[in-house]
Amino acid sequence: MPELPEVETVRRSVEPLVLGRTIVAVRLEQFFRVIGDDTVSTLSAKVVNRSIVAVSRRGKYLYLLLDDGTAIQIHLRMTGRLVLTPREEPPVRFQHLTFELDNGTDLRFADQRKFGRVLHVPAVAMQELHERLGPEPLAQSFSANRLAKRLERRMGRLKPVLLDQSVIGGLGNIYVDEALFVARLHPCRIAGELTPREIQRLHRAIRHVLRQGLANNGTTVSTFQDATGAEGTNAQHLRVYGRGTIGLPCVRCGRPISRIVVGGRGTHICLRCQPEAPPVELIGASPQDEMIPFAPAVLKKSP
DNA sequence: TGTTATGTTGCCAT
DNA sequence: TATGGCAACATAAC
Repeated sequence: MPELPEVETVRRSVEPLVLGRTIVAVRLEQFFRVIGDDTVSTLSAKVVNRSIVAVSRRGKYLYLLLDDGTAIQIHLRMTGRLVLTPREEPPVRFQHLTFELDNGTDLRFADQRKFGRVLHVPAVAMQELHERLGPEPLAQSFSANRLAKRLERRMGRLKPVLLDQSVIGGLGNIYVDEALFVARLHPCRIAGELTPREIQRLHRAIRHVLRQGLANNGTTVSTFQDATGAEGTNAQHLRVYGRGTIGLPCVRCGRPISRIVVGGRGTHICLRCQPEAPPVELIGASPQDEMIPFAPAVLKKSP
């Protein structure tokens, strides 16, 4: 669920509904550890009567910035959800924490698998996180050159390296599979052994699949919704993710997509379009350099 | 009914 | 330091 496009979709849906609002109460419901080492009283002491001055995102982390310079840091992990509803609405399933706002609405955090966290943090913690995470892949400053530097001398396989949040901030399992397919790279290639041309393809592919996910309000595989309950529509545009399990045809060559395990993660690839061996170095352009076209991702539905 | 997989990250061992 | 494996948890699907 929540990779960069999904978290950004949540941010955009939350922001207009909480900006300028003041937190008037905190309620802790099912899973107490959702707020880390705080208790409901220590957390309340820090956030009640504070107002929300901004909603920001870094990688897959969300921040509600408060008027005293501190912040509420939210990570959705696998199944976390933010829900904004009128106070009188009954609790949603797996609801663990509620911030009551001064206009009669609740900002609620729900999480089926209890991996997500909502932590009150000082400004310095935000700074530390910012320094620990890799660059934002959609930022203008994220160039192919910058990507090349991040991959330089890495001896691990490409997919786990791209999932490492200290290499790039915000990529997860779905968008890595999608980007590797578009760039025609096998997930088991050694990250530090890509040619400059391959890095350029990968850079374009990463930005393309993330932008597309964002344009479709995220990928809803099973549970993802934004804060208003809307689901993303990007699932219908996925090229490989989820298609390997049932061997659906590659949108490019028609061969069945395969599902393998790389770094303990389910991985979806086209064995023909994403060759395992690095290309023979050639002078000038070669068919190997072709990127899989962005457009024909959606297969025609059979009548 | 038991086994396996699931979008993430942090901790531990090598 | 870099890399790989697994646990944290609840549920659905096979």
